[in-house]
Amino acid sequence: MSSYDPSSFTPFAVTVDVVVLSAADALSVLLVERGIEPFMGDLALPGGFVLPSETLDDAAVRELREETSVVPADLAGVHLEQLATFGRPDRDPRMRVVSVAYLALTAARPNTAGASDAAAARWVPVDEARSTPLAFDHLEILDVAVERARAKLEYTTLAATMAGPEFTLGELQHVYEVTWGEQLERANFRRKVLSTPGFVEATGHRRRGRGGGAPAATYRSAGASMLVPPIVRGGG
Amino acid sequence: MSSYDPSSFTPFAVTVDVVVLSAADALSVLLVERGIEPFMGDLALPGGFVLPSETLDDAAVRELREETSVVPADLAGVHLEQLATFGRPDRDPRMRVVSVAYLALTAARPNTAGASDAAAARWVPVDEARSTPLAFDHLEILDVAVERARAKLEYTTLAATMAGPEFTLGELQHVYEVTWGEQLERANFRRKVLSTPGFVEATGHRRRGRGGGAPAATYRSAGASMLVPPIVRGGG
DNA sequence: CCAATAGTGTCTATCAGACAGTATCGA
DNA sequence: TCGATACTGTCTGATAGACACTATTGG
Repeated sequence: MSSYDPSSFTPFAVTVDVVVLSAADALSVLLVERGIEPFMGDLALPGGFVLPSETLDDAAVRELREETSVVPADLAGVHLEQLATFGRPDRDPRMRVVSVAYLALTAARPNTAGASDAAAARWVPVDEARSTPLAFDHLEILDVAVERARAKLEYTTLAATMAGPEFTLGELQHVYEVTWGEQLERANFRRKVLSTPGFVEATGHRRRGRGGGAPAATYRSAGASMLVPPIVRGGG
Repeated sequence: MSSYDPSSFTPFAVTVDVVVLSAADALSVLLVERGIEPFMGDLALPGGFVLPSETLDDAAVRELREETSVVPADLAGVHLEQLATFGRPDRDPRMRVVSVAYLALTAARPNTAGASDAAAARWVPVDEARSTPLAFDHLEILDVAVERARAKLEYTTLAATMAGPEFTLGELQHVYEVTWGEQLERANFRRKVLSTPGFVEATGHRRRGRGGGAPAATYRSAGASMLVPPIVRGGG
């Protein structure tokens, strides 16, 4: 039984990389431009080394704060969860690096260019990001993140998080449509959302939604985090 | 932008731990007894250090082979997937260890005591394992694994993997009931399974199932891996 | 015969998809 | 008035839950 034999310890570098997704006009990911080799000049996921005394979750939060002025420092309105771990021996040409990837979902926010010492993080539509060179295996990480996000919208209320603190049902539907790349029946979507206890609650306000038309009632997240039964893709 | 600055590299140990689950009379997990400190004598998940030149998946497969004579060497009929990564700074008292946990699902197999140099891995009912001291944070890993397995039975055909190469519908239902801890309606279960394309296909044979009664037709896995629509827990 | 499982059929409530129709806004 | 969105209502097909009933084995 060789397990946990201290003499066989092999040193690794451990990093966290965060895939921050939001749904504006298009599903978008927050990327930074690498300033050093390897992959200097390429776009990359925000991330960095885990410090000796912090948890993996703490490292993800810290990297988001340091590299991302788009996300608020207290992470209010941001969902963060561990995604998967990537550790191919050759994924970093310099050394053996294992990266714990995180998925963050947040409401769309404007790009804040040149924010202090934070890297110039900016939103890039996922379709565009997938056709540009990304550093390391970040394309693979992005793909896993997008699929996880798509799946999670089905059975959780995270779409409300991505729609912001106050949203119309049209905006909430838009989050689903942009994330799934698929149109939904408006009337059925309304019925489903409004009949699911704890998904949304009315604010009592009205406001213009997306484009011209009548003002729509606004809603906010209610307490629930899971959707039973789920809202299904592929529509049937 | 501090990310990926080689000078800030902090060495970690990286391990894999594998949660092997099977559904016999009870949902059970494969555990080994630790032979060294810390936690010597306690039960632990099979696992060990990732070697310098292997992938994380390869490490998980290797540890299963080395430590587990219960699982066949070629992993035929075994489903293996990455589960989550655990990295609390104090999870190993000796050093900073990040563990990539894997989930394996397989058909129930008899314990093979004292198998060569392999550790004495043995099946322990999950309920029992959760009330015994497990090494490190392996109880937390086990809980995450069980919840993942329960969820996966809903929307994948992995129950067929856990039922073995040839099974009756009663045995397949038993896999669900033991994993979920919940009774299912037999007639509805049959209808659902048989009407899902690609889930199971008849072998043409008959055999006694669980306990006395008429011989039942046996089935094997068909091609599908996803169940749409899923078989839902909570029943109703 | 009895216990236990295998297998079939049916009724019904629920619900998602489809779609029609009205209401309300800005231009 | 027109375009666009907001909102309501209805029909229907699919399906899951509940349950009754018969069939086949071992003891």
